[in-house]
Amino acid sequence: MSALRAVADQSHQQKAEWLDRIHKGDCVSTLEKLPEKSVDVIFADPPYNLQLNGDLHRPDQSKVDAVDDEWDQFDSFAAYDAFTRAWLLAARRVLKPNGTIWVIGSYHNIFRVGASMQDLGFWILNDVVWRKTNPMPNFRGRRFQNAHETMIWASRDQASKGYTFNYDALKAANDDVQMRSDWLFPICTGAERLKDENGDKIHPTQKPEALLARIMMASTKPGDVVLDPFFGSGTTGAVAKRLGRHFVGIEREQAYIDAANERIAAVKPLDRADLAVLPGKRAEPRVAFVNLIDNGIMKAGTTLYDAKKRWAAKVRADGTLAIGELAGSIHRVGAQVQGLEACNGWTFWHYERNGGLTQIDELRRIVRLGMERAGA
Amino acid sequence: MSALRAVADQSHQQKAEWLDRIHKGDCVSTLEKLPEKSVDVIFADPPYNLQLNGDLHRPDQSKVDAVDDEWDQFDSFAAYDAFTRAWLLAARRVLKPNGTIWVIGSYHNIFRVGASMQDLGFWILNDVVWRKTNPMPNFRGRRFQNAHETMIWASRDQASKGYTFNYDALKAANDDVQMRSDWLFPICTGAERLKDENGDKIHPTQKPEALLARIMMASTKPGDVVLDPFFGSGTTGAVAKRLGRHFVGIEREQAYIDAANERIAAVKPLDRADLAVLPGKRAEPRVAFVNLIDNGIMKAGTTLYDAKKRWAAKVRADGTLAIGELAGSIHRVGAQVQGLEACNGWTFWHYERNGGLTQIDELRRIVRLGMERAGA
DNA sequence: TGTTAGATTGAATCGACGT
DNA sequence: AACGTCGATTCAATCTAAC
Repeated sequence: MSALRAVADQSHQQKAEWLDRIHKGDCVSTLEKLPEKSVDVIFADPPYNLQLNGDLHRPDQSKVDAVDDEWDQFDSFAAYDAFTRAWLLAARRVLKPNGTIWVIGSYHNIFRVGASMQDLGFWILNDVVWRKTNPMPNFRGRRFQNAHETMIWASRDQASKGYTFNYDALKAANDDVQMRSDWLFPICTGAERLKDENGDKIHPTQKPEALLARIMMASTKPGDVVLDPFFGSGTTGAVAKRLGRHFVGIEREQAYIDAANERIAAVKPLDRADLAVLPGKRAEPRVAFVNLIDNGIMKAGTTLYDAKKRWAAKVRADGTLAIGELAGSIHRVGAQVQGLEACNGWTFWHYERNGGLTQIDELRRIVRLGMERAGA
Repeated sequence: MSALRAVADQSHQQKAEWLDRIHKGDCVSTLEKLPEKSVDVIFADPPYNLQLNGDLHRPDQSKVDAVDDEWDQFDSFAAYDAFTRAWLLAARRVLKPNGTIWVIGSYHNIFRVGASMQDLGFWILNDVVWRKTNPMPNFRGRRFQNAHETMIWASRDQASKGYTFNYDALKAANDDVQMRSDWLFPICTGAERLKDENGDKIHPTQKPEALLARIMMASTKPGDVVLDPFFGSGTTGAVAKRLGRHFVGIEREQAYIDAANERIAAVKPLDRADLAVLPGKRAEPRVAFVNLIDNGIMKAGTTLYDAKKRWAAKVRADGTLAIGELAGSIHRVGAQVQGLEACNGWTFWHYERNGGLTQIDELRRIVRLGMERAGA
């Protein structure tokens, strides 16, 4: 039976009462009340078990609004693992034999979740990285900016070969190359972010609709049932309704349920004809000076000059530029030698080639060509 | 002692015999022969073939059977976990208290490895994604193109705060924005890829040197010791030698050892000057405000202002600042008047000069210059 | 009404040092 | 070991207020 026939059939028959609504209650016990093997895809955004100590302040001394909610507190790794295995088992029961599950997390929890999924027999198909265009910075300068989250996509078990993967549609939407395992999306802000009457965010970790849309376009067909056992602000439901999929939400907190119901009621489903393809977003690849060294196009120890050879600076292995004691980025050093506040190092600095001088910006163009292929 | 002094010292004293060479043998038992707390950074690229071929061994050297039913699958996961815990524990013993460890893997093994690391007390600092510009395509069209691998960067334990992270150098190399957790590099191909006389690749998973260079530039200083317990084709050794770091390799197979030794012998180290790491402000010597008064650069009784002249405070002879009854350090008083918890008095307070206002931090720079000349 | 400078904010496991 | 003090630290986007 074709996907479109399935949609038509479903609309003519009695819809199950547990579909397209939010079930209030504990995740595990509510899952146990749902019929087994009834769900095509599960999207789960479980608590991350962040282990935060004191407060964190920005350089301007404002306080970071941390995720310190009661639902994210666990006594130990063992307690978190027990919680994880319980909801994964309950979720597995309601999943169709050819269904798949998506779980999103950060380095705080995703390794534990992934190991538990493997232990319970789920068969990992991909791990997919959500790269954030606008992540929160690292304020103390003690780590890399945490700029991504990880999603695990798995089938019910190794033998499940009949899962849905809309390979050709994804490829067509991705400029006719295969969809990769690293996706670029902004975090959820602006008009999409649910706010209360005071302008405060309703849910601390609302996911962007574009992320859920990509997931559903990849791994579901119109009319499929998508279950979200940690429904929160209801992104899964809103996107499912818009894309002509059924949703099932499970959520404990009434405030989230109310907000999600209101949100979903306002969603207008797309026409069936528009459900075919959803184009992906491309970003201008940003090239940093260090990428020239990474690619071997620029070597540590190379001397750079300004256009009139008034200054000479050496490239160091760490990707900085140095003139004697003066060292820093290509931009800082360019500004310093000229006594200016700012300087575009890409156009200011040159390297020797064929007896003449060439802007290093020329090398950036070469690297950018290579990065574009990767959809940087 | 500065990083450069440390390098110089090390080169003059007797180098330990276990440095800068490949130790042949099993990973765990060889690690147990190395001195404890002797290694600054570990880079580990452990095997992740759960049941694909036969080179996964239990800690007791018995072979894990290649199996595919569910029970044996769990059995092989358990064996892999035991193997993982064994080498992680042995690695932890040789790691300095402020050392860090990098482990790279794919979705087949990285979740198990990450969970084991947390269980053993390693404290995850970041997970870092290596995005491949040129990943292998997915041939069956049943999954997303697997276009990345995951690295876990962790300190020895939660209390280890003194680990090396060259934040300022990375930021300067990255066009003056902080380095993110997603890195873009090509896979190892072309001239860099080791081949045998038949043109076949010598090692199946040779890592690109640019990846290791980024890791070492981020988390080591010149002269540090970098250990690789799964040395393989020796990328870690080649990059360490080029970047003025010591390496320790452990490898079982003689063919890999031979190839790696030949490879490393051909590496030419960079000049020491090109290896300097851009220091941050934290590396600058501390200056107490009272030193300005001691040096006569600042006189008791001087009035200081914030940038907008909203507050005026008087310098007292003991190096404190006072506004009426309110008195304390330049930092405390700056924080108090703004109603904040903290404040950097050096950048907050200004003095009058030539009719305008100048940060007192300018005077600190003068004092530091004097300290440098005195060889302090 | 349009433009621009300034303020706000996002899943955060975010010191060092001397007493 | 616990505690107090010094003082270092942010990117992209949206929202608001001033001009």
